[in-house]
Amino acid sequence: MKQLYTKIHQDKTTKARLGTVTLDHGVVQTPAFMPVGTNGTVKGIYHDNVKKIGYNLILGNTYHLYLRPGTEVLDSFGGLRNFSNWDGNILTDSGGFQVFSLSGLRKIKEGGVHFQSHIDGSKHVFTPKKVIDIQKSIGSDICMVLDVCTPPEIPYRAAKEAMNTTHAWAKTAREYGENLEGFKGNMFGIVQGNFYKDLRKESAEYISSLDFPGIAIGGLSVGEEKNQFYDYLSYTAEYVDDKKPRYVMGIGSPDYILAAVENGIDLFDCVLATRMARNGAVFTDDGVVTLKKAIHKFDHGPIQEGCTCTACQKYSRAYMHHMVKTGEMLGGMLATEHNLTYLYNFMERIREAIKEDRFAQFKKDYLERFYSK
RNA sequence: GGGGAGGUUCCCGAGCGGUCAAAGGGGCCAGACUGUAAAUCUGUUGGCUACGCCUUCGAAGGUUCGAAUCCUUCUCUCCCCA
Repeated sequence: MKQLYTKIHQDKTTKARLGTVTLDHGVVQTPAFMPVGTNGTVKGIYHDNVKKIGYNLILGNTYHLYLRPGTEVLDSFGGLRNFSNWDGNILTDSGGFQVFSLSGLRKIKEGGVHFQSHIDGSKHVFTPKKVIDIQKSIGSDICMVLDVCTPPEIPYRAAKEAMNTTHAWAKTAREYGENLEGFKGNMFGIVQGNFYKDLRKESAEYISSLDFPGIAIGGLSVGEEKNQFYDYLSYTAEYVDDKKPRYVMGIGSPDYILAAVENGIDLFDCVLATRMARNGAVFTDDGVVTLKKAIHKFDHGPIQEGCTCTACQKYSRAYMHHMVKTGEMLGGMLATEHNLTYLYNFMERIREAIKEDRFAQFKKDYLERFYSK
């Protein structure tokens, strides 16, 4: 098995680390944020522009792409990269998150998850092996193992059962992928364990023992309190193999990203930036700005001074306000480009800070300003 | 000039004697959004010395225990005919 992760520099005062993840379609500088493109498109922005910003690893989703357009279409195009005209790397989530988000439409059985399609109600079974097959059709560079993502405040027994199922499926998928002909994806295992420390530790150790090319921490940022997130993030990260790329699934606000980086996490993805953008909210160094507010009506300035995105280069806050208020598509598109540009630059600043051993100070200064208003 | 329809809280628009500060939609304002069933969702939207009171349904009078709802006059808008 080839080593995906190369460490370039270890921050002196925190666990933050600078490195690269080498994949078939380009090298990813880490820590890195990955935009989410569930349906084969990062919503509201051209793939070309995602690439132009600097991203070369984005997400797709197994559950959604399996339902539409389906593996036959993907196979006929030779994978999602051709189909969607994206030449960078793709990581696909397994459908494990849909176990959580579509909990009313599925049943977990021993062999896999029985989903009722949210589109037409038709029934589909996702097994750990089938999910790998689908991701093979998608042509993912990083494939996630099918897991059982659970919400906070479930009983210990339920949490343990979900974890055990996740573990069994991880083992099955690992062995299956190892022998699957023509399978080039790098498979990542996912740590679960809900909000129980002994389970988290057990899960991190078990998943690490399966020797996946990379390891993800799942089941966080599912509605728990901030402090609980921080607590379980740092606790879990302790037990995850540090020779591999480490990925915390589903986080994307600057404070969560900083916390993840501080704990030695290399990758994270999130819909927050793109979704907030479509809802008219944008990231700035001074916090989140809600563009629909009337205070921007006459504001000739850019969203963020110095930002290189189209919105900041060519338009005023007043115009963005107008786009959002009138519900014009362009508003969401420009805001999406802004948020993704902002996060990309944010990650560059983080990497720079790690390189110069001043990550802790950077985090402190950044958050102080971000939450000052 | 003759005939008809109508003026409702920021806008459109329901209500046609009490359960109406008045449905619904829009707008406005506020909040949420974290491995995307989300370019979505939620809340608020007359005033106050607030579990009660005051003002409000074109205007002024009137009927009634009680009116946005009924009657009279006035006024304005729209449509048709001359």
